[in-house]
Amino acid sequence: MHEKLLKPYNPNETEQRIYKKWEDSGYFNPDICVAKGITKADAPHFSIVLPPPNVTGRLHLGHALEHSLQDAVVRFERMRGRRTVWIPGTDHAAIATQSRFEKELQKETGKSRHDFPRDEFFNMINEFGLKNQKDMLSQMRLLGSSLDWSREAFTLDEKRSLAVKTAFKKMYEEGLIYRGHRIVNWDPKGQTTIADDEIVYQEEKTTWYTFKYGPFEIGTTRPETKFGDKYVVMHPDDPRYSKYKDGDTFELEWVNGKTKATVVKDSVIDITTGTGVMTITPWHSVVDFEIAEHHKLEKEQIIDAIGKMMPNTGEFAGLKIADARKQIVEKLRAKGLVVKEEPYTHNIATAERTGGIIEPQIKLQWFINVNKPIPSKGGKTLKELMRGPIASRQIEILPNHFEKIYFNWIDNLRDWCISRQIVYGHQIPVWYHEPKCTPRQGREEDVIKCEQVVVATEKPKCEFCDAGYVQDPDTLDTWFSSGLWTFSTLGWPDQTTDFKTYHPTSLMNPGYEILFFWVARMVMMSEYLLGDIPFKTVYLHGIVRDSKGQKFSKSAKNGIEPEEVIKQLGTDALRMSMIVGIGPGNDLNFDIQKVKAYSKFANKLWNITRFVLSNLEDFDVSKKYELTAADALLMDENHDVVKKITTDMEGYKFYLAAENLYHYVWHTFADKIIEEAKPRLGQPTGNKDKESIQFTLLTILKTNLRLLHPFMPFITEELWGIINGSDDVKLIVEPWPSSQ
RNA sequence: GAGUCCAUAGCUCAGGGGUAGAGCAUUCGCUUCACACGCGAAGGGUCGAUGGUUCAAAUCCAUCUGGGCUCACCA
Repeated sequence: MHEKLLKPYNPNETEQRIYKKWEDSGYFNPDICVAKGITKADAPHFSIVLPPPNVTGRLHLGHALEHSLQDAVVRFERMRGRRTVWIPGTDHAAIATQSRFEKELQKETGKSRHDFPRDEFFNMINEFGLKNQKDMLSQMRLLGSSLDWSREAFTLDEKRSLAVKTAFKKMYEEGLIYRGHRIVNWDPKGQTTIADDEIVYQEEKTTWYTFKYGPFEIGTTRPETKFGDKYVVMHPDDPRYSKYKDGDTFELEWVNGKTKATVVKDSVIDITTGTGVMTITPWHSVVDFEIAEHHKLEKEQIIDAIGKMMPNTGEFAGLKIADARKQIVEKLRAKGLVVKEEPYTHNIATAERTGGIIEPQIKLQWFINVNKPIPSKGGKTLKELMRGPIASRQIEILPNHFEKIYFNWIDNLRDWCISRQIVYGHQIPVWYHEPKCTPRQGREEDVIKCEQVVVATEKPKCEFCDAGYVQDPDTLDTWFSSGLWTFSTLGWPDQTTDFKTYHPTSLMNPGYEILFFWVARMVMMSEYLLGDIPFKTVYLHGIVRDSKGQKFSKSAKNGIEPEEVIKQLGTDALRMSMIVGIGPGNDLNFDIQKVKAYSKFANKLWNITRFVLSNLEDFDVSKKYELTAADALLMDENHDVVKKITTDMEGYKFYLAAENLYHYVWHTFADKIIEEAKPRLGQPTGNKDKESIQFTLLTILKTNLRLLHPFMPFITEELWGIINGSDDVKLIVEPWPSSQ
């Protein structure tokens, strides 16, 4: 009897020791597996790139869920002989990291970004990110993840930066990236543009004002924007206003005196809302902007970048929005132009990261055109490139119904604003000639050839003068670099062996909440840049909530640290609790009771092994034994389990495989097979019936340790070593039981 | 408002045209020499409502009710 088995199982000591051995063995790296003859060089590949966690803090239970799933499939594929790689990495997460850092900086020193030069500030944020990164990488080891550390990547490291610049340049040159004045979501608090999907809507109780506007009555919740409104818009089919024609003008008394207004007819107007008439403020409303663009109307800025009234608002200049609103209503009331004031509830847009109220603004920004036919793609648009491989099932999304949600999103997609006015991130690789080109002697003729704007991966030099180029100060939306993740991690734009061997990747395992942010963009980038899919299967996981179904949040103080759980009950138990019973796309209500149940299972497994080994002391493992008919039947049943588990694993039904294994090991193997074996084991040494059951027990135990390894890697590896009397880690590369 | 998913035991959820399943929880009995982190047993559901298809519906279809999620928008 092995001395370790005399003591209860100690997950903490075991897990740390085993992980170190795995890492030292090199088995996480497929090249080493091939070199050692464990994996055939020409074996089919299986590759996953880890969804890179943001370097904003530490790993939480959601990451534990992600790692449990991915490590299970990676270990399964490695054991069944695939050339398997799982690439680790982290995401610089631009706005998220910068705003987290700024908050801490403000709290600790009272300083803001304006107190530092750009480079210095960038470095400060980067240091903060890298410190978090270090913690996160060691947490990943704690989770037992068999990641190939030799291939670790960061979305902001040198190789990934080259990928970003290369991608940008290609898209720019093909006219897919453009700079333009467009209405954007401006966050006055964060002083940056944010993407549509970074907006959070919040309910607000406000007042619905009805004003007299010439012969019309208009409704609004935002009187302060109504200043320069000189277009009044109504539906062309609205019978109430049929006597007014498109283009009619009229004089009226308005906020700052007499003004002239023009009638515009547009069918986007909802006849049933308010009076069916509205005035438009194109500079500060997406809908209004689109109407103005459509009818080629003038646009005027009313509110500045920090949320105050512009000089052209006369006496209201410099007022904050809320104050201006009150005073303007006062003034209109005095003029007798206020018809009605009613309470009204609506949703206002706020910035997810800073909480600032979004003020739409027209800004010069960089965009990706999703509707432009691309010559090199047979005239397809980026939208179509995103849609194609999902529609054709070249990429399968699990659960399938998310495909419909994905299509619905794509159909409503607008051009993607990719510039951000923050320092942390990939600076846009566009260079402006500054100041104007003053050519050197004798080159005067050439100046017309001088490029004023250059898109390049390196800082360009002007051929004709001594002036330099200045880089665009904006940085890219973090999802731009994330979109390249499946191949930037494999060495692209270089045509590396890794890239050729492992792309397209086999599986992607993100949370469903980033299906659009990320999955869609990976499909877009990969289809556009490589003409290939980024992955074959997307297995979406849900959100981890607390046991009552509440989201984890700082304010609710219901956060649970994965490390605490691991310390208390072990990684294997945590991993099982994250897998059993959780189908793809399902949220998980985390309950420590469930983890406890699987820690008991670990103990059960430990004791099963102890029992079996203690009954094998007079048994020669090297000999071949003849099985009784009953035992042959037990072996067949176990083989059925192998078949079922294998099928479930292949179909990404980990939640069923793990549960079935648990059930078989405990309630069939332990409760029935072992219990019924007891009298037979009491027979004398060498008895044929005893030998048959000894052989059967050992074989079933070893088979099930292999089956359980993907889910509970530590304890199974430890027991495998004990059974085989070896201190080496071997189970991780042991062949998966044959299901033939 | 549009899209989408869900409604099954106290809780969390699998399953899915032919006598209702798991885990946890509950109750009772057991210190039986692998394991009390255990063993044995028990209770508990007309599978959201109504209608339809069918020999047969929890399962398929329709409608409804309630809830979740995503997107859009409220001028």
